[in-house]
Amino acid sequence: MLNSHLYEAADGVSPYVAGNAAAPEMSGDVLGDTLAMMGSAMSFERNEELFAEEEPADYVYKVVSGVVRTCKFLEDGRRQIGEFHFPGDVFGFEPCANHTFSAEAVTPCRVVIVKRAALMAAAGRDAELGSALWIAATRELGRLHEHMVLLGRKSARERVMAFLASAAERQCDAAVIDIPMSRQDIADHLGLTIETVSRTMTQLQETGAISLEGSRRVRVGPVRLAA
Amino acid sequence: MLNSHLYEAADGVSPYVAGNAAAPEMSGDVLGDTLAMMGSAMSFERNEELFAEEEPADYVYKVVSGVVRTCKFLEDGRRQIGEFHFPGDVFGFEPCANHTFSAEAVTPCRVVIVKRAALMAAAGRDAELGSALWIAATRELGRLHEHMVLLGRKSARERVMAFLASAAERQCDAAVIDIPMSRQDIADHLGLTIETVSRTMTQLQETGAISLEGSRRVRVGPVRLAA
DNA sequence: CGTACCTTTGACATTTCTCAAGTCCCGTGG
DNA sequence: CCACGGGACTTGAGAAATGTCAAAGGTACG
Repeated sequence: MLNSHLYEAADGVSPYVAGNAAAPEMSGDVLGDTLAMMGSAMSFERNEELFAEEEPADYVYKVVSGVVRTCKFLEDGRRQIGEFHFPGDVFGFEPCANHTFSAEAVTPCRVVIVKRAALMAAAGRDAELGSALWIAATRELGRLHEHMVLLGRKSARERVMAFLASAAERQCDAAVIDIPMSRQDIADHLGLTIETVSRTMTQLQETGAISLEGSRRVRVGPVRLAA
Repeated sequence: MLNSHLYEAADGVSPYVAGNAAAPEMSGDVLGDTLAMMGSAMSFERNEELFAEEEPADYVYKVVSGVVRTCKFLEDGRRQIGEFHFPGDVFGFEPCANHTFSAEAVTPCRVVIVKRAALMAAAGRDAELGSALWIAATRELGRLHEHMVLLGRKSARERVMAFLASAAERQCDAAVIDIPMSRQDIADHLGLTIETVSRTMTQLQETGAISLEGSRRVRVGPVRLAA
């Protein structure tokens, strides 16, 4: 899998700033550490389902390596990818007993899972953990708000540029960034079609904003990606 | 203001199921009750700003009467309304020191505000309150996920129908529902233009799905709004 | 080396947006 | 009570962006 090793590396330094990906020792990341301590590890193949919508939401997940997408489907198959989760990210927060979205592996991945009830109980005892959970949830609220602006009000070009910019940011603003997901995944995240994503990337290249080095690798040229 | 009394009435029974709107006594709604007890009341005129993006996020808000919109703006003025908040709704959750979105009064409204630090401290002491906060935040996550599907994947017609359906649901599925916000607000919530919202409503009326009784009042006809 | 899947490109259709008038409604003032 | 003014809403015509359908290229893997 082209470049996918970048998302599998658990023992090296992750290219992502997502923080503390797979560190088993204490690292100041209370939530991540707690999950690592309390949780059990699981592995999933590419496109394998971590959990489905409507399934009991008994666990909270933390990505150790690889990339996970969370999605919602309409009856006719239309799909919206809410977020891509990278090493260090925690997801699976639900208010009720069942999941309201599904999660699938974008690349082969490893996650740790923790019983939701146990985590909530621990958060009740440990204020620091409770606060870390709260911050994780409200951060996600902020990301979703931002993404709603993108979906509701931005052009295809702006969406793709925002996507590339966030990918670049996660990769410490490297000159060449790595796109672990398919065009279809990108399209379903940005509310576009696969053809529009492809054409837009080609246009961005033509205008010199980026340079495609294979379909899953992009050089963000001397011209920086504007907001 | 046409029908706006419905959103101002604090002493009568609210037409919304949002729950416990302005009840000053204990009602089983731990979060709402705590806010009512700890908070101070404030009133705002139509279109008045409750808080702006970037402003310090020192308070959490609960709507007592009226309707509030939360929005984000792009530099060129494009606006995305994240949510409309009705009596009983709590909003203003932020992970950091400053607001990442603004809030404005759609109708004249009253809210109670509580110091965020005090609320968080209380949540640390009272597990039930902490849990209520957690549920409120994760519920909102669910609503935003649902709205992202709408923004990313639904047609104008589906968006407007979903909007009307949710308005109807909040009004206990009354036959005639009341729309407190302008077409522009609806458009900015649904990721459409004001003209498309207007045309779509006209079309829904022509196909018999709804019947417009003035622009801020809609009869959801014998034909029910489908999902 | 061939197959299967993913991506790109092309031509055309469709939806939604933009710009520009109208129309309606409601409060104000004569 | 009626005329007036202004904002909100609706409607129309044409433009633009994006989607759809179809086919051709690429690339990885067996």
